[in-house]
Amino acid sequence: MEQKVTLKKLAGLLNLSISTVSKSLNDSPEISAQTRSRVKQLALLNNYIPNGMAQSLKANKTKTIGVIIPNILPSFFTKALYGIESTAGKAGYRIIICISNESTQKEAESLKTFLNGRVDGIILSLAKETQQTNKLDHLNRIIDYGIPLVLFDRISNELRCDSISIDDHKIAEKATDEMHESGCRNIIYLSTIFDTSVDLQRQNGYAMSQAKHRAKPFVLHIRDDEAFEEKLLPVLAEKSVDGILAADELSAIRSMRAAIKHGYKIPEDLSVIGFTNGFMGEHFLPSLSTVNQHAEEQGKLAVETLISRLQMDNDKTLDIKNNPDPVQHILETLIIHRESTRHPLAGLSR
Amino acid sequence: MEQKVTLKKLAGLLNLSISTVSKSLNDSPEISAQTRSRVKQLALLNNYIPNGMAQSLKANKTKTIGVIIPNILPSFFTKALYGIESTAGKAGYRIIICISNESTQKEAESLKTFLNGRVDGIILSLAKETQQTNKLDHLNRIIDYGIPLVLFDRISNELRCDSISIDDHKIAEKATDEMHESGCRNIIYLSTIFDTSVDLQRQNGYAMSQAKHRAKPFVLHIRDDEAFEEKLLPVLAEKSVDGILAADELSAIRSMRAAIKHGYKIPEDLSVIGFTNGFMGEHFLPSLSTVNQHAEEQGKLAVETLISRLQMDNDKTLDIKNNPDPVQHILETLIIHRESTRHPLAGLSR
DNA sequence: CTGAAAGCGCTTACAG
DNA sequence: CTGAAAGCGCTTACAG
Repeated sequence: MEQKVTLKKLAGLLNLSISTVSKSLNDSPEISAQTRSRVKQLALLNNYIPNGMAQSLKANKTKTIGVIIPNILPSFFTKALYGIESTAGKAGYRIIICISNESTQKEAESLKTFLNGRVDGIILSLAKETQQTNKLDHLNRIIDYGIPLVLFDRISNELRCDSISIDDHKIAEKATDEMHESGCRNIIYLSTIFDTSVDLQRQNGYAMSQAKHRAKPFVLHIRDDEAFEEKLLPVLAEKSVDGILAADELSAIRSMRAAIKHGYKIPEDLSVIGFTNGFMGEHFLPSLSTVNQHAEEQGKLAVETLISRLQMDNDKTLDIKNNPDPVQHILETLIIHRESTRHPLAGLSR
Repeated sequence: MEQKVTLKKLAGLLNLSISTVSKSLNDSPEISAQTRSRVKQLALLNNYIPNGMAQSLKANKTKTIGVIIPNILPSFFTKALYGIESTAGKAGYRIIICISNESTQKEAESLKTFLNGRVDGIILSLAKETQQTNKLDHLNRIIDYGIPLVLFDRISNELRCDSISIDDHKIAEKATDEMHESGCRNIIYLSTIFDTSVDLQRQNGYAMSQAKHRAKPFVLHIRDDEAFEEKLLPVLAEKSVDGILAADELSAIRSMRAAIKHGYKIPEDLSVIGFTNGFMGEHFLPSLSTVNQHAEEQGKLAVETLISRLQMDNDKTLDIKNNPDPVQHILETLIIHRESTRHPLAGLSR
């Protein structure tokens, strides 16, 4: 490990002042073209790399975004993260990621470490616990503190900040409508992520469609620690279920798996629609009809929204108060029709 | 957004010097207990949060780890990332992540941004292109520069740094052996990640087992841009294939899907063993027998290895040269027997 | 026990 | 066109 090369060292080598070297490297017109190129050449030769910490300290910005997601394993979040990383990268931002594991405390801790000036802004999807308890103090603190915050997917209207989401209510209603129209009579709503905002929206959309079709809604919640099949199968039998709207990809797949193992034919006996468009649903047999949650797109938009907010902050350094109001981006979304439903109404299948 | 509170501001409020405030906050025994508590109280009251940038600049360490993975979507990397994040978090480290998208150039660029002093060390799994071309300059530069580097899964023996992996050769041989022992006669090796180190090892292990059983090896490579089924099905027919060792989870699943759709019974007509232990294989019908790649564990070990290396660097500030030699961690691994193979030899099934 | 000073590596008004 | 100086927010020898 050689001694790190700094401006000071270059200056010594060149018999110039640190200021001149710095300005040259930053292509300041103050400095003669000749000096500039002399400096740059030596810098290159010595593999000079500016110290980002020092630059950030001076500029009071870090060009990094803090990202907090509740869980990295579901493909929705994996894909969202991918969208975030690539969009941020292209804009010259790095991302620091924390996983809250659905815990408010971990969420608050991560947020706290972001307060020390290592990030310019924050992108977050709320932990399940946070949505259940609606404890938002730690988030309001961030907002008060003045660090731009963008929520995605699991959002809260009580927080005064930008947000990105899909219209879960509407698309769930549409998905349920479609199952009705394809002949399903007994459609249930199945969720393992209950008490999240998205779950509630989807459930309401489902209920709306059920009402419209004069069908009683039936909601089945299965906790992670419960035996999935043992909970699901009796319901399928007792309710003569012929349609399932599943709030997440994994439970859609597990439903199909359980049903098929017990003699159901999909989609003849049972239609299934899930959420998220991941590999698992795409490659299952039968492949899963699913709501496209636009994971990557949500991530991308979250970054763009955040960055434009950061630029606003730059412009009007002082009169903070007239920052434009928070924007709520709601993405249009579609159902991807595959093999787990009958009569695809739209053309798309695979 | 209120004015940020700094040591200077606290000092002003308390009528003390900045030094004293700093020392108090750091619980220096130099300072009287009374002053210390007075300072801390006020700091708390004012929500003082030390500026991490300034601290890092001073200490010349950032408590953050740079992570580069080739692709975030395969569950192996998702899980590895999870292991990295949680282990790092517990040890008080943050992680900055970059995705190389299997490209050497992107890998090199990301590495370069890590050189600016924002990370203390780096964890990386090599891009496919990097392994294909064996261009390692950008990595050697990091090593020369003195930033600790730990490779995992896709590693290279030509790089003088710590590494974490499983014994791909041995476990692939074992998986093939098991298929032979369960009665398979025509086992092929299928890969979509060819030219990676892990692929080569697995292929060699497979070939070894084939030789042992006096069977001709047959290797099928399918590129991402090729039609999977069209490439696979003729081979299955022509070679009377009754066993597939698939180098990754997705191609194992796609094989099963294609085979089942075309009338094969699994595992009666065709046994399949994959790599990685992800949701997709676990929940497919039939569930996939698979090599446990210990993704999370690899991530965890990578962090631990890196951190212990960082601590060494701390201790002997100067005599760098006698840093202990790189360590190669090779994790013991097992095959998880599920429904896609016959006669599970070990007990485990689900 | 407290404080003045130097310094981490930069940038940028301000002089000359 | 070049440089001395101040400052970003901290920590830590060193004086007193």
